[in-house]
Amino acid sequence: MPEGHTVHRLARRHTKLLRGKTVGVSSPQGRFADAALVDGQVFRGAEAWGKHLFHAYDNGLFVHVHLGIYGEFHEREPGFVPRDTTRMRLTTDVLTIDLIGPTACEVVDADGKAEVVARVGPDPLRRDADPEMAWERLRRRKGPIGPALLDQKLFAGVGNVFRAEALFVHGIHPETPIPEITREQFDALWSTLTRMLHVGVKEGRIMTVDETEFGLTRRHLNRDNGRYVYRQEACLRCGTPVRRWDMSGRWSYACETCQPRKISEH
DNA sequence: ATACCATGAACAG
DNA sequence: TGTTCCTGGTATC
Repeated sequence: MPEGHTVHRLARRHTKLLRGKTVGVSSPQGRFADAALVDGQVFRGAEAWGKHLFHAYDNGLFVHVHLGIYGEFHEREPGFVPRDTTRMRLTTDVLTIDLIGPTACEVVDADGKAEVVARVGPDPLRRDADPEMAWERLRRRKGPIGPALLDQKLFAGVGNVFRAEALFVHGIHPETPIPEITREQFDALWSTLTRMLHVGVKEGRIMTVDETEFGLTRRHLNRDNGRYVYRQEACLRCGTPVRRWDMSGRWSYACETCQPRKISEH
């Protein structure tokens, strides 16, 4: 399930498996006819920008993939019969990788890649990320902070889970108007998102809860109890029922005890 | 067999 | 703001 950490893991994995190898690229489903443009080329490496993945080939072309909500890569045994939904298949002598259900799977040249990269903003997982750009863009945005955290021009790679959990960690209500967000709160959010994304890359799953807060060990945290508010019935910290509501077409989650709408006047 | 749901985003108006 | 697309697992009839 893809937020930015998943895509960065894939970039790392695909580079490890395929770099320097001649790769067969095909589209069993038939909806990626441009596969022929890179079929049989040497794989140069993979790179992630937020939720966007690029496969670089020796002829200067790239395959740009965006997984959307449903997209997945599967490593298969050689000879595995592809599902009829397999958009792209990569094959070497010893390896088969299938791509299912992406929002985007297209061949681009260097200019096309640059266009995509220009559409996304700073990615906390990248060393070259510039949080000042995110801060400036946030200042110019109107509306509440919640939807801003899903804006890929501000926080590339952040999705709904990281949004809900990071806002919780800093006690910020998702409906807080952007002008009320202080520089200190922005810095804290950026820092926390960066940490959560890195943990996600390392662990291969989203882990947002500080287990020491509850005297738990990491293995006690699972899908059901391992989040503060995202898809929780009750707040993991205080037990208040979690409020879930639609914000600009996406579910938003908050504990309105731990994330009060207004900071109390000391 | 059908409905619903999900860690996303482009596009129309 | 609403609509559409992408897929597959689970729930429901």
